[in-house]
Amino acid sequence: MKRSTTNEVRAAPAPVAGECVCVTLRRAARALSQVYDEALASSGLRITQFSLLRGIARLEPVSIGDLAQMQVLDRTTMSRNLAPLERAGLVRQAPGDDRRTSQVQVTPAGHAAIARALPLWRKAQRRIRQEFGDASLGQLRALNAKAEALAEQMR
Amino acid sequence: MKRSTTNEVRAAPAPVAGECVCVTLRRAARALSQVYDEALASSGLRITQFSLLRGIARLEPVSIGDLAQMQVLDRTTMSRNLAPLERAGLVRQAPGDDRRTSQVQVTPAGHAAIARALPLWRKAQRRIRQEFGDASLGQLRALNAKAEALAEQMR
DNA sequence: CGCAAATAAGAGTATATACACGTGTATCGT
DNA sequence: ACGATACACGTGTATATACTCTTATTTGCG
Repeated sequence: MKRSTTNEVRAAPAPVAGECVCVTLRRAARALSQVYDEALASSGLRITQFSLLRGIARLEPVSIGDLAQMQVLDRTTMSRNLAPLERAGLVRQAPGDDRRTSQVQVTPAGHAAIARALPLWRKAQRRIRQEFGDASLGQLRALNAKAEALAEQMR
Repeated sequence: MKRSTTNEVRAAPAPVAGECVCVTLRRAARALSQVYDEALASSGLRITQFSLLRGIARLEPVSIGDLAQMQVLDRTTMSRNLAPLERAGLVRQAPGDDRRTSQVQVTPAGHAAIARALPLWRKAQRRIRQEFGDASLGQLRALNAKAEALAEQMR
């Protein structure tokens, strides 16, 4: 509903053949993130935060490293991504038995936030699934798997 | 070749049915960006910078707003993305006739950087095209178009 | 002409992402 | 038991992204 800081937004450019696959993928991710963020706006969560919160709820108590694995994210990125959730009181960290680790848990407020956001997410997800279609989503999953496999080869 | 700050990286998790489309798309974008970044590493450019630099070369002299349009990026994001290129001496800004605008140009060093990076990009692009296949890439473009259309509806 | 509305951009703030480096803790081999 | 190694995490730095607010300019209207 807002967007683009005062200046007007015009129509998207015509698709250029031979475009960089990576750039197209990044653009799509940006656009779709805005759609989901907008859908979740009234919950106070972004799609990244919502999915992270849900992931924690599924595994809690869970270490930061394991969370990073779950999301295929760098460990340090996961640390940073936890910070806003923690500041908002939605998650909590406590030292684990292995005192190198930090066990992350969802607080009651965090569970409430999930409950508040879930129907909003479901609605957006339903809409996107219909809009894109199962074939397209299947291709997306396959593409994601291949991209992750290629990225992993480098590590 | 590096990656994940000391801690080990394990295998990717099993695909979960009913996964968030947006999260999958973001993951794929992260992974593929790493593949392209790695391919371009010796050029000193990241894929984002390379594609921006090429875009400027195609349109120069060009305003920041027009560049933002081209990449379907927020205007302020484009301003920030120009900063590293400018600091590296690859692009230059000069006031336009309309003195509200800033006309961006590629410097000789910038053109040299493009020339250096182009074969690396082509190689990565070829590889990805083969790996993913034309059908998958067609679906990706269609998905991108739909996502952008949905995002635009909100603006 | 003069001023209000529109436009282009910068600065401030915040999140998302990753790499290099450093620190504390566990483990394992001898 | 001890020391080398592996491991989990935090911090510093940098890029990518977007929103809000502010400023400088242009344009359009009366």
